[in-house]
Amino acid sequence: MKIERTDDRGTIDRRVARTRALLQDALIALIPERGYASITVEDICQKANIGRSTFYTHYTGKDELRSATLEAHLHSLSRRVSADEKTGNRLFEFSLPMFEHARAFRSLHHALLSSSGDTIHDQLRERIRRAVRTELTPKRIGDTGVPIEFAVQFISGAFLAVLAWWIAEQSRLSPTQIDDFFQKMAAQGVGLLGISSSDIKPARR
Amino acid sequence: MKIERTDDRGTIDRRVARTRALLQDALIALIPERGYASITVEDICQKANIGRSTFYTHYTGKDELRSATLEAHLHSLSRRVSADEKTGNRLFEFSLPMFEHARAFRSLHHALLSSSGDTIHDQLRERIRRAVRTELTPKRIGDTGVPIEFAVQFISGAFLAVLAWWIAEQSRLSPTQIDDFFQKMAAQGVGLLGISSSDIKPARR
DNA sequence: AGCAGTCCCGGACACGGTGTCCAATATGAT
DNA sequence: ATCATATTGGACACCGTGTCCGGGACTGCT
Repeated sequence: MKIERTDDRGTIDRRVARTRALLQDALIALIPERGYASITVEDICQKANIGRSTFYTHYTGKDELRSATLEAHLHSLSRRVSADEKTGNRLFEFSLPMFEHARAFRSLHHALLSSSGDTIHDQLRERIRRAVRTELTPKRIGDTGVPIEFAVQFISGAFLAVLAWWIAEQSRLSPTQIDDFFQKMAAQGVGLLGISSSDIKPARR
Repeated sequence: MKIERTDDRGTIDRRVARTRALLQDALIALIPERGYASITVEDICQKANIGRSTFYTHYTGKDELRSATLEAHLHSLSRRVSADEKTGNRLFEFSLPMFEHARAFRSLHHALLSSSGDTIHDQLRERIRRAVRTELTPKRIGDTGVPIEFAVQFISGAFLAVLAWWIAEQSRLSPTQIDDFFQKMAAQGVGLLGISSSDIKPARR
């Protein structure tokens, strides 16, 4: 099923690595230009100077290339996160490294987040959800009746939206600033903004 | 550009209305079965018992049909929201009507939210963002430095994620319950869950 | 340097979906 | 009943996909 193309010792042929890198770069470069949907395999190959038949020996199609690209960078990111000390005394530790990575690979994130194709968003979203869930689960829940999964969806949805916005808007704020805002708002909600709780009234009926 | 097909007095031919309704229903019915991406115009027409050439007299393609479907229901929803009293003393008034509508038209929302094609999510998201923005803008902002637009992205992202999750998960909770959770968490963040603020520490470095 | 194994190329092919056109027919509006 | 307009199905060219193959180029190993 999966194309690995490694030899007995797990090393990868230089040509293979070169080809894949070229294809991934070409896709990332193309997405901002024309939008993911309208890009064809032909386009990618032309940009990458790769034969179309070669493309299909590596990927089954456009979607798999996109997915593999995301996966590759997510992997390098997770190495980066676990390299940092996991203190465990701070909420949402994935946040800052993610923002930093997003800034470092801005064009990549911009390309992937803006083009919300069927699978790609789910792929990223599931990763984020997992991270949030593991951070939230061990915490004690009060008597509010809010299900854990609700909170997980709430926080991860907010995170992704903020990330996409920050990346799209030229990222004028620094990663630490964005992280700071996110942490505070995740912890305190709009109450943080100084909106008095008297604004919050029970719904009609 | 836009196909209107209304007569001088603005009335719509019954045949047109019938055809469009059939096509929209067919699409909604088809999405859960096979996923939006793999559906062809031919499929839709077959399900709707409509000639393929007729399809193209109404819509330029699959995407426009999907977009028009969303727009139509969003329109009926907004009529519903404005019918309710706009008290203005409650945050995020769009929330409850939206949850109620989502439950009433569950299959529709499920179909549209799950298949996050390129444009559809943006379309819905922009609507939500607008609603949040108008509610947040007039409020006073404290000295936290959090930009309004950040808060808008945060809240609308959280809302959409929660909505999609709730719809996908059989909607076991009632609209009022979900709305209640959303309102509380939007107002107070995870602090609501009884997570002590001592868990929130400044980031390393 | 030489060899074997692997990869890349490019051209060809069948296939399926798209979007457009038209003349014939059916159906709603008045 | 008559007219205007919608629908129909079939035909058409076009484009992107996915697959195959033989010739040539490159890599890794000795």
